[in-house]
Amino acid sequence: MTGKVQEEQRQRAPSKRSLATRERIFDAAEQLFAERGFEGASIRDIARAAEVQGALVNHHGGSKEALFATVVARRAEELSRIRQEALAQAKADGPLTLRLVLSCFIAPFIDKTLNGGETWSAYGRLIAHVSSDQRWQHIAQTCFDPTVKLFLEEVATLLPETSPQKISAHFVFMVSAMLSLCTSRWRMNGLAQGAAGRDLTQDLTAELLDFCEAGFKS
Amino acid sequence: MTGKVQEEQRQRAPSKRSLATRERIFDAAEQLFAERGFEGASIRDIARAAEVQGALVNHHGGSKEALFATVVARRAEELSRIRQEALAQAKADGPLTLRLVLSCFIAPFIDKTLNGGETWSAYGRLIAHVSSDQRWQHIAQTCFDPTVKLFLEEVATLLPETSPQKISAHFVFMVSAMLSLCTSRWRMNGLAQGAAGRDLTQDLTAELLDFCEAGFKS
DNA sequence: ATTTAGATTGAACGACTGTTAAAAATAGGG
DNA sequence: CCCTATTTTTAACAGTCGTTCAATCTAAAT
Repeated sequence: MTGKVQEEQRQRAPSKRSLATRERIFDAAEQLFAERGFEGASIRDIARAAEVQGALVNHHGGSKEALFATVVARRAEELSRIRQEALAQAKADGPLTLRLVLSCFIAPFIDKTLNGGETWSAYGRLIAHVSSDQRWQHIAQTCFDPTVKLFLEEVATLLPETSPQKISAHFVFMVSAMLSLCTSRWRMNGLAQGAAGRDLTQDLTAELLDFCEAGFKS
Repeated sequence: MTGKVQEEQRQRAPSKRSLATRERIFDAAEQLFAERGFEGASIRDIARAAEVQGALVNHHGGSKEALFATVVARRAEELSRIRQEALAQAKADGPLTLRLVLSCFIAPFIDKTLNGGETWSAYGRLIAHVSSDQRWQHIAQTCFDPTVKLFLEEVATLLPETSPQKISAHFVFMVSAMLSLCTSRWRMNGLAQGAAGRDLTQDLTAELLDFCEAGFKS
């Protein structure tokens, strides 16, 4: 709520150690916020996981709400950059297709959250919280909506007959389905268990793209 | 975790007043769990909303976890019944189509959560928590998976070429998109705002059905 | 090497947490 | 109406919560 009105000037560069500690705290916060939600993860839990004293979490992250927002924003910039670069590359390579546009949005996210290490995996579940809780609306708006709107415009160009409302709704459907790969894999496995057949965790990206491309074209 | 091994026999019927209080407590718990999640809603918050003393919440609901499970299960039975009746009716009316099967699953939920009063609206968001948090896996399994598996079988019959794994994944995509209508309408509106066009909150059910039917057929 | 900004610790604050026990009020069954 | 099972209140328990403050330690800048 209360962003720093005026960033106080530092008189010294932060030490390597303090920067490492800072990242350790943010990693721990990311993990615990993702697993247990905002109120489910306590500052002391986070401090314990980061192997620091509780007060240090407030020192580096400010209030708990500010810490949450910082942790979400930390990787959002990289994610947005990758997505926009993929879109620019696709545009440069040739005429856009709907599937290509959707892929530029989905593939970077899935690649990171499913194959990008434990912290990115936690980040995926963290974003799911932001996406389904109106209390974090301002975070979603600042961190993700600018990039989303870029993709919405591309989709609108490719589907000129479809109203913006419909496209927005379909896009939220797609984001929800995408995030379900981070939050609800246990559900998929539980529902499919006992049924013979190969595991398709490998091509879940293609699966999701098939589903959403067809959905948008409906 | 610890279900009552042996339901102690009552020696008197519960009074009308106590039953009403019980429902008021469950309604308040439903509302607050939906809004703030499990740890975000305190027993005292719930008691205040239900206009009772805190200890009474434990008296009627048991532990906080048991209360949560009870509140989820309370409407799950009715929802499952409506869904299964709709499916049976559709089967009786004529040959099933994919869209018809999906509609029997989606339409009852949307009708209730979007037009079924404030408590059902909260229930939709509550289920979204259960669906995205592995900690509530046992609740999802007991309350919803039996009915889901019934629908999965119908879909598998209509799509004999598609593997059970794929169908399960698509079904989870669909459920996620469905729940996004309870949790993320603010996101849809925010992304569509500024764009001209009629509001389509009326036919969101049809919108969702179009999207998912096409997705399943991909 | 010295200075001192910044990082880290340890302890404490008041408020709130879930839960329990006993007392008091209510109302079903006779 | 009477008895008492059940509901409801009141009070308290032992912890945990987010946050703050002063003291101590570390290391950047000179």
